[in-house]
Amino acid sequence: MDDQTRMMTGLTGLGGLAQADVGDPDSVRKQQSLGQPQQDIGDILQQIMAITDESLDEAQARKHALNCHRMKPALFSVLCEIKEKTVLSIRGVQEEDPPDPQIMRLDNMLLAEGVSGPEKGGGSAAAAAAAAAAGGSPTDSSIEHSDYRAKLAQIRQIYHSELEKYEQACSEFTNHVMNLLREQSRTRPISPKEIERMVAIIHRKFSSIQMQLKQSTCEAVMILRSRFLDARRKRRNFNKQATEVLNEYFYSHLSNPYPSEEAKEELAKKCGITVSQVSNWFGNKRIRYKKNIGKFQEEANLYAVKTAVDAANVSAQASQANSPATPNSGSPVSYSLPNTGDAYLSLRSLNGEGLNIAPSLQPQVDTLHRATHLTGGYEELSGSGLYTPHCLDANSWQDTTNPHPVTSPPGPPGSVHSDTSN
DNA sequence: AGGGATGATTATTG
DNA sequence: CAATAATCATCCCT
Repeated sequence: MDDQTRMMTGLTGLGGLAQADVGDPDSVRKQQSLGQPQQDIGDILQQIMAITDESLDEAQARKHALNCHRMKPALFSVLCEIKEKTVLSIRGVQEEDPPDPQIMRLDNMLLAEGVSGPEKGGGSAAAAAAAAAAGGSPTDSSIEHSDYRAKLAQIRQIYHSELEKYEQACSEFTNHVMNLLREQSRTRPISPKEIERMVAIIHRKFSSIQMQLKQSTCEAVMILRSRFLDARRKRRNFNKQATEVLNEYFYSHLSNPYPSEEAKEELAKKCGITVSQVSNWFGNKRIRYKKNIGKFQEEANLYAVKTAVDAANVSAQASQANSPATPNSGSPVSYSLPNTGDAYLSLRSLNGEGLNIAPSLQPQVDTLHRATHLTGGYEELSGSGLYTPHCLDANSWQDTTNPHPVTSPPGPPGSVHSDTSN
């Protein structure tokens, strides 16, 4: 307020400033209602303010007129003086905000995904890393990879062209504003610092637009990733031979279908899948078998017959070779269990029975039992709720409290141990 | 097209 | 950390 009155009084010497080039009919009216000197100053300021409302040509003409006015330097110096004070007070308000953590996160992600990084290597490296993270084997997905990379490159291209557009627009706009300010600095005092601040404001605005771009790019990449790199989405069934091998192992180890790490590795090798896929398979198989044993009986019988024959052959060969510890020498279906991992589990499962079987013979035992059940009146009782040895097997895997409420009869669960009782 | 089969993931548990 | 149970997403047969 002080400044304003000081300005007004300071400018009282500028009387007659207005009348030179203002043919405004308003000025006549105002002249009557206001004091003379104040009216003149008010008028000239009003003219300056009104420039924005005028057409371009009018405004240019007016600006030129004002610039050439004889009292202009005086007005300018007063404005400078006022500015000096206000700028000082404003300076503290504007503080440099630290780099936005949000935008840093987005930047990091885009870099990691290969969208904003160096051209080629980044993209494929990110894709490979993503595939590795997804747990898939890196060799089997080259087709998906190329597809993924193509889409990623598309996103990348859009991102870069948009970014460039924004940058160009930003610099254009900045230039424009700077020119404007420079132009205006002839009429009013504008310090370089002010220009700087204005530029910073513009950049902030544009960087917020950029952040939106980055955000949506990140979202697009995430969608792309989930679309292409979620293993569930490109699930392939295992081939028949692999399923066969796995099922044979499963049903011949039905009393304890938990392959050791070594066994898993061997199965994986034999099936051309990864160890974790073997683990998945056994996990799924166990749970699904246990959930609906009836449904799997046919399959169980099938594999029982199949492996029983093999087992018999193997046993015969083994006894022929006088070496029971190596039963799998000539068998087309071999479950070589070279060390004690599975043996321990097998024995553990047999502990209650006091049966003492050579660990490596456990598969054959299981299989033969299966075959025995098959021939010994294994009716088609799918879902009939009849008591089967499979149930017991399932129950004995883990002491679950309520394994399968639908098919399980109310009878005592531990009363029959047919898997080892004959 | 629809539904069961199936491989993979996620949450939970011991 | 491995196993289970539930669930998802896709395959594949009818």
